[in-house]
Amino acid sequence: MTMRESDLDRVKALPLFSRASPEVFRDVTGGAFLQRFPAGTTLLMEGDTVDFLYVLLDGMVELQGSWKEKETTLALLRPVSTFILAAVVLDADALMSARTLERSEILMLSGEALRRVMRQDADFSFAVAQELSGCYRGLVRAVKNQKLRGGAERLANYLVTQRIRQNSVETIVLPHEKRVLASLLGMTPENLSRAFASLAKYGVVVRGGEVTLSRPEALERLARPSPLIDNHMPPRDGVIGKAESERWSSATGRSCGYVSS
Amino acid sequence: MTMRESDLDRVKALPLFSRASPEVFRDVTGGAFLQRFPAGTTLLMEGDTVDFLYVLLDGMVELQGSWKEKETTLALLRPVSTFILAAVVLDADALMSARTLERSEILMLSGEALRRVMRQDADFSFAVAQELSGCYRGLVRAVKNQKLRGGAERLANYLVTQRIRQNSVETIVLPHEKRVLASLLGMTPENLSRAFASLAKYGVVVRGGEVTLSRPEALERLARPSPLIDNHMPPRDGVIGKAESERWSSATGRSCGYVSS
DNA sequence: CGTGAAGATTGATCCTTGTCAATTTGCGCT
DNA sequence: AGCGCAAATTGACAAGGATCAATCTTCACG
Repeated sequence: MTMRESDLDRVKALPLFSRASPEVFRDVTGGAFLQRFPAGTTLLMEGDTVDFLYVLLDGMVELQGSWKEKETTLALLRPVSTFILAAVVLDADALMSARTLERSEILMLSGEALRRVMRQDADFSFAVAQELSGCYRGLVRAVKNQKLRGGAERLANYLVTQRIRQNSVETIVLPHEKRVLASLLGMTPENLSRAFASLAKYGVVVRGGEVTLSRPEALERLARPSPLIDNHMPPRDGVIGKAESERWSSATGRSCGYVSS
Repeated sequence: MTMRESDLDRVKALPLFSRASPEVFRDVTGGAFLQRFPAGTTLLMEGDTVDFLYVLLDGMVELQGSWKEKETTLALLRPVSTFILAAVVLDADALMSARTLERSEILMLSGEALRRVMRQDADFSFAVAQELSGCYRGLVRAVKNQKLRGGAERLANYLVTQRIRQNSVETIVLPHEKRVLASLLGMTPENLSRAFASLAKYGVVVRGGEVTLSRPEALERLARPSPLIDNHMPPRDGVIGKAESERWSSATGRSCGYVSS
């Protein structure tokens, strides 16, 4: 419930708030509260009305959709990310469920306060619009990925993306269970296993949660990544400074609903 | 190039502008120009930088994405709709191509002017954010539709939605070629044919572009539509008055990127 | 250190979807 | 009316993905 100073700093560093005036920031975070949840907690069910904008400060959350006893993962979030912003802006009910995959720290901002400040402050409203635009584009990528590529191709591109985000190391670490990854990629766990096996001839070796990509060129030739589908975001804390990274950040950066962690 | 008064009225009626002050509206539409395009014109290729916000006033346009000689339809738009709003807000390049399916009238608004006004007018910025939120939610629905349902189920739900939008008549008319519908639903034309055939036992009879739905209850039992996936927007011109329809409109209404016309 | 439960893998089989080829239908045009 | 082209349909086949069952691995916990 009580909030560390450093937590507020990290929220302030979000693209959403980084350009906000101190007053705006105070008004939006005023009635906010921080909560800790164990792994596997459902924060929100699809169809629920949404009263808060959520900000993931630590841990990991999964956004999922369901229909007829089937479930699918729409996005996996890690800190620092906001989620269900669109529902908050429209004061509408949620289209996806949210649950923690690990023990998580989540900041909850009053949706009503957020909308009030938006109507008063054009810069803040603009920042929200930019954030939403980034989320929208993330989903456009997701739809293209799903409709245009087959399972093995989606996995190959996932691996290529992860490699870049993990500083192009040879052995990457899968940031979540394979079952979750399968759901994110739109396939069954069984098929994910087989897809991994089929990538063996491109130098992909799986041992537990570690995946070694010898021959990344070969993998990339198969994956054929496209900047119009895959968001090869540069590694986080390297502070890829200045305006350039700002552009990245506001266009595609740390934020709500993204496919591939 | 020259613009009728009635055209401006229709633009003004968009959720994006309906609450805008006369000055804001003048500033945004100031340098705008109206253009007529024949059917099959590519307005924008994915990857192009986007300088204008497009407003479809008449005709029909298709938004599509491509990868490796494959193409897929992401949305079909009819008047009055805006498109590529997200790219304009971020001043980024387009993630989808846009082409006319029929002879179309399109209004082009300066993206630079739009961003400038957004930074000055909180209400307008808020309206843009609402619009983007609606677009975002449309795409969430699209992803769920694609990942959770099989081909025949997607078609069944498409038909159920169309029936409602066409005032629940018994015989609906498909608003576009079947090949385009197939691409929108994420299948091949051949499979669309077979999917139609498989729905025969639920009272679906196809003759050309007309589809008769005897036994809509049976079809609906199969389709199992969900408000969290399918946007059963009420018929347009009935003027489903006042605040109620405003809610609909701002939450889900006439706007950019939507699955199913 | 074993032991149990959950996750991961593998194989066999079935269903769905894509592909290719051959017609057939529909429709604009002269 | 009839010609011609594009779209739609149909069938045969192949590929991709789902499902079920059995086995193996991993890892937390007693």
